[in-house]
Amino acid sequence: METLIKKCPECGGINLFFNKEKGEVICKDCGLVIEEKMIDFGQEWRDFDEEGGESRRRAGAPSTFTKHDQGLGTDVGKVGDLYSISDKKERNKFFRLRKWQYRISTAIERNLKLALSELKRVSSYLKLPESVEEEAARIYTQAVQRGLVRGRSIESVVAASIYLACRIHRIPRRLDEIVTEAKTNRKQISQAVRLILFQVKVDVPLPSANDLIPRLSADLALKGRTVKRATEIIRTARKERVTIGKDPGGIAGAALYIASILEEDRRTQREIAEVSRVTEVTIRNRYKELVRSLGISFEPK
DNA sequence: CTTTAGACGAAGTATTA
DNA sequence: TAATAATTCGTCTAAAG
Repeated sequence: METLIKKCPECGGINLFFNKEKGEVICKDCGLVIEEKMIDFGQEWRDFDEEGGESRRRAGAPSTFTKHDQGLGTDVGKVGDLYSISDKKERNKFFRLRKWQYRISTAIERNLKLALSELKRVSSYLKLPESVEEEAARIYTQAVQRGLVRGRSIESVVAASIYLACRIHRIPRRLDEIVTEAKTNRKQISQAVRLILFQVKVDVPLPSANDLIPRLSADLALKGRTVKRATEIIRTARKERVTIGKDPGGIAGAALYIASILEEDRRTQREIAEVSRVTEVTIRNRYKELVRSLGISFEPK
């Protein structure tokens, strides 16, 4: 699915991944898109602002998420069809319905236009790959259609959409990183995250320690074997169910610590704690826990 | 002097009543 | 809203290297 290619021109990281589905080469360390749009299966979000009128409906939610009664593209009959209805009252009723639908959908589109420019702004600051930006736009659209933005700031829902999109695409971005770019506070954003998680779609993978490994190990300049070892440790740890409810950063850091000792590529707890954004204490607790529950022996010192 | 281990309470979070 | 349970953090002490 994902294959290693070369070096990142931006940060020099070696963790480049080719995402066939999106046709992109992404640096997992800094999130930079090196090559993009080799193939494009995505929805046409990019030209949203330039396009007008009916043609926008092309950019509706992908069919997998679309419910026939909730999409923007739902019409109350065509104008031509209405004239074939003989009853005058019935006909007027349909016209009224069309009118309402027009009002609702233009309101949504106005909101969307505003939101998407904010989305573009934030995601470019964060150097997020386009696939994530598109995902965020999809999520936001769903949120608007379900009226989740009412009573909330557009910015907070946009930020939440971006955060969730990052998680879906397994690109490690902490909520704080998004908070610094967004124009709202953390509380509002996490509220919106919860709301979307609950109301909109649910296919958001839990944050996994494995996703952090590339970024962290690049910062630590670890050997390939060490990285691989750490990945294996996390895999078995997850199988043993000892990772649930724990900070992924702590798990990832602990796995890297163990791996670095096992592969004679040693780093101190302090070094690892720094890049993992957890404290040495947490690294210690997690790694003790892992050693115990996975039965890892510590001969080579 | 540096790294690691472990204990304690404080602080923020999620769940429940 | 308040109480609870689990988790991480900061700090301190101590041992090992």
